[in-house]
Amino acid sequence: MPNPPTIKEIAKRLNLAASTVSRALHNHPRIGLRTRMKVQELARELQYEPNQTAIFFQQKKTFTLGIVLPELSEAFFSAAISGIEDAANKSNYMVLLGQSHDDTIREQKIVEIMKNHRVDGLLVSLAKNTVDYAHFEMLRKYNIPVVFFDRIPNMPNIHYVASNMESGTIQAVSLLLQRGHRVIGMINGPEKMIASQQRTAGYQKAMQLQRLKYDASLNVNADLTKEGTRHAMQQLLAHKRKITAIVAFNDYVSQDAVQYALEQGLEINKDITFVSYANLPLSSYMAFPPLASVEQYPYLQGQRATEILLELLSGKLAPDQYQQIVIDSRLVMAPGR
Amino acid sequence: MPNPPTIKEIAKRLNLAASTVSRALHNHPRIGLRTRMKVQELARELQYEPNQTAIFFQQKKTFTLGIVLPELSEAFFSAAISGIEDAANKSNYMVLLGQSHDDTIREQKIVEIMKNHRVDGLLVSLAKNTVDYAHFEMLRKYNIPVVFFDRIPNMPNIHYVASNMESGTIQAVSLLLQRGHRVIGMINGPEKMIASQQRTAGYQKAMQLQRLKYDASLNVNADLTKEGTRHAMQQLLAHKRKITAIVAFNDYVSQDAVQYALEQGLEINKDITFVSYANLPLSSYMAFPPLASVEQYPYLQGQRATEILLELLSGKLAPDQYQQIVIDSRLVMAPGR
DNA sequence: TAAATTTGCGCAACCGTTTGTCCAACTATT
DNA sequence: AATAGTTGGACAAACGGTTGCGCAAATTTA
Repeated sequence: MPNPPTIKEIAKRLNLAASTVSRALHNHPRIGLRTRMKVQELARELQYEPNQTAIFFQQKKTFTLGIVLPELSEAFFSAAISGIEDAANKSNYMVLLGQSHDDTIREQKIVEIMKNHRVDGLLVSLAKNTVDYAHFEMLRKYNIPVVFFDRIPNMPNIHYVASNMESGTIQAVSLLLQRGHRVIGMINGPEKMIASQQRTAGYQKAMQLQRLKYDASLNVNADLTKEGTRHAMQQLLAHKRKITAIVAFNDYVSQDAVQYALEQGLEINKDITFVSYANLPLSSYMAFPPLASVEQYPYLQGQRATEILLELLSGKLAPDQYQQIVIDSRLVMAPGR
Repeated sequence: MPNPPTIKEIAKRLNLAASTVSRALHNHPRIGLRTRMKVQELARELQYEPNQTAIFFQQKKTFTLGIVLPELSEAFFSAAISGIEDAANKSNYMVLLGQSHDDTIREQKIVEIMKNHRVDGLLVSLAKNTVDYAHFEMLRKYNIPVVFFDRIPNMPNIHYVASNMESGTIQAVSLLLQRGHRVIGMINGPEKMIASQQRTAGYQKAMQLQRLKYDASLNVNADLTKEGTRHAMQQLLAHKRKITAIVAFNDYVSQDAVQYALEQGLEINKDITFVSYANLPLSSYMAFPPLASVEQYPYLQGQRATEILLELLSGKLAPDQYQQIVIDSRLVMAPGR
């Protein structure tokens, strides 16, 4: 078989018009039962498969979703993409992939290429330094809907799905309080990050719930590097009040902090207890996993974002019904604790 | 702008034929410089972008590569896909994604959908229980080239890129021997897996190189579950010869084994030393990382596989010049060891 | 200056499918 | 039996771009 059979082929063999064959294959009521059967039988026999590229062209639709995100190999994103792919497949959409490597230029280029490939819609998690959103604004002109997830732009009138760190943080700090910890340190991220602010807010609210005083000196900002974490630990361990528990910005930070604590001769879960935020799918594989982790549900985020995009595409959702979904993070106990 | 400008638009505005515009945009020499300039200027002005779906249809080519693999969220695959995506983008190809979740039925379905989407070629890493290759044989009829990577089928006349665990294992065992270890345990995978056999072969050859005797009872097969690993550890630690080092099947197994050893009161890197195979990008974040890891270069595998596929597509490589690339694994020391 | 080339562009077909419209042949109504 | 209504299918255009061929005008060659 040099080239696959076409509708015209079938039409010729049965002395029918191409249009008739097309309708017969779609069970159009205007086509008689007899011819319908004949057509479908021959189609099966020839293993006819519609040429999707022709259909895409004709329908101006590709049943393809573009995904733009910083880095595939980060656990968070690969989980998210997994959710996206599953949701898309359920509706027979395919998924076109592009990673920005956290570079705005690459991000713009990918968006451009995807636009030319005529993806029906886009799912985007921003490169960390993207501040100019022209390449996304441009998509409006082409009526290509975009749903952002996790890393969302500071921009009005957009659809997005993101997680709120506050709720999980409240739970985390509350857990520690409940277990008797009174002096709780927090290794937070850069001050300007929304995610850091949410963690701080969560910490404060948890204290407030127990009518305890929030001590800002226990909450230190770090830069998420190993050195930054060690420095923060040093600061916390030197605090005039004796810290017995630490909320770490994420599992990477947590591990660095644990290591430092071990070096200082502290016993984990006895002298000092850690709670973290799950970036990794394998905290269960760590030698000293945190007592509990705040889960951000990347798979779910991807899935919800995709569902919204699909509803936008099917018309179930009007383009200006802006969906802004915030998924609450939640504390998850380490197995066996 | 309801719909993007087309070639016909430009033609009409300039009183030219569509064919002339098309050629002008492609810098066809038969078109005069003056008209060429005029066309290109107007095109720029209107922000003309060729409709790729039309081109795909016309050229019977989509500049799209399909990727089928078991699980995106596994570190190995997300690194591989990263390599694939980078290589593809370099040649202006896009990447269409599908995960089988290690289910053969899903794998077949994905291949079918990708065929209908007219991907130009496929990159595949098999679901672990796929034994029937009909869905791949079928692709030959449609002249859709396939390059397998990592998990390759047992099938003649295919292109593939895979890694050989033997070389890295030789290096791993040799390192331990050189450091004075004489009784080295191995927690291997299921006996029937090629990857397990390669590890065994590597172990044997390393011993042979030092004219030492290989003791099969030190090499135990496990099923890669946590329980299996604990059982294997139990077996090894009860060995009549005192084991001072262990080669673990992968980082997951390694962590479970470390945990068991700690429970038994052993001191890591003193009483017992571990060497592993890197599945995780973060052994540096483990509290007790292995002394060294055998690297399998997933990014490189993905990249090489993609390059081969692209050469196949560009005709640089004939379809029957079967490429069977084996990338040697290599021992990498943990930082600071 | 006539013939031969070259230059510059238009015409038309084509890729495979869908869909609006038209038409012939039946069938039913009175 | 003449008219109206229904049924089943054909025709053709359209989606946007590419490409082989033809043809006139401009240029070169003899």
